[in-house]
Amino acid sequence: MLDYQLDKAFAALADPARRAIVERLVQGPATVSELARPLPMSLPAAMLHLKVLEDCGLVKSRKAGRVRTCRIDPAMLGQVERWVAERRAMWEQNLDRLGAWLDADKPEEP
Amino acid sequence: MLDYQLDKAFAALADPARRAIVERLVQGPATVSELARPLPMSLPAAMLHLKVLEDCGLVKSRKAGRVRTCRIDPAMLGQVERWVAERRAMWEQNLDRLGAWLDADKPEEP
DNA sequence: GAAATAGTTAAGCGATGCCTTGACAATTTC
DNA sequence: GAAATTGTCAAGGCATCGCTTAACTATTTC
Repeated sequence: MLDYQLDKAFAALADPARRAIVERLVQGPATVSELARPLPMSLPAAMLHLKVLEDCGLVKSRKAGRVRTCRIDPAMLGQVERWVAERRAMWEQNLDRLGAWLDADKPEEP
Repeated sequence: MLDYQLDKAFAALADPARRAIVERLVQGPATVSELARPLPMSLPAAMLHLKVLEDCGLVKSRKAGRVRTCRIDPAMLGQVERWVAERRAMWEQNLDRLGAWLDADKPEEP
């Protein structure tokens, strides 16, 4: 995966309005107005957030008639999850090595 | 946990330089200069990134003499991981419900 | 104690982010 | 076909971000 997509995905999730949209969409698809209604801002502002989410691949949408229906694309959510999970795993592995080194009487590593 | 901390953590991870710092720190502690050296920017710029990481709680540091040593604080990494994992779980649960509804001949829900 | 090392602070600048209002387009509904 | 609904585009304003250079402090080292 391209790194700048991860940039965009993290940046997208950094905004509470956009996390609220995601929070709504994991429950199932919704229209633009449905997503915008609970947000404390104008409809065009909400659409910008939606565009950010779509640009980074977290959300897909299709227009039918005058109504645009949005849904989560779980792939990118998985990428983000994996990046964080992997780093936490690395950190724990490093902690294990440290523990082993402290337990034994100084094997190998100085 | 406070939401604005999650804002800050996601925003922190949105920058490749800051992810590079995290990537280095999950391998173990490092000094400011060690963290800054591989980055394509001045030392003050790198310190700003470090400050962002520290402000959101992803990194802790202590100064001994003239040298500041930085390390990961896994708690916040865990918070971020959990937020994403939970949302993905919700999405899958919703998908399961949809599947069940399609399989059966329309129980309960309209 | 003079010089090198490690980190910090400050000023400044261009780019980006978030939101608003107002105007407009496309589709349904009556 | 007139009116209401749903979504979009555009211009502009203000704040924040990311980086630079220059100057400065604190600690070691020789």
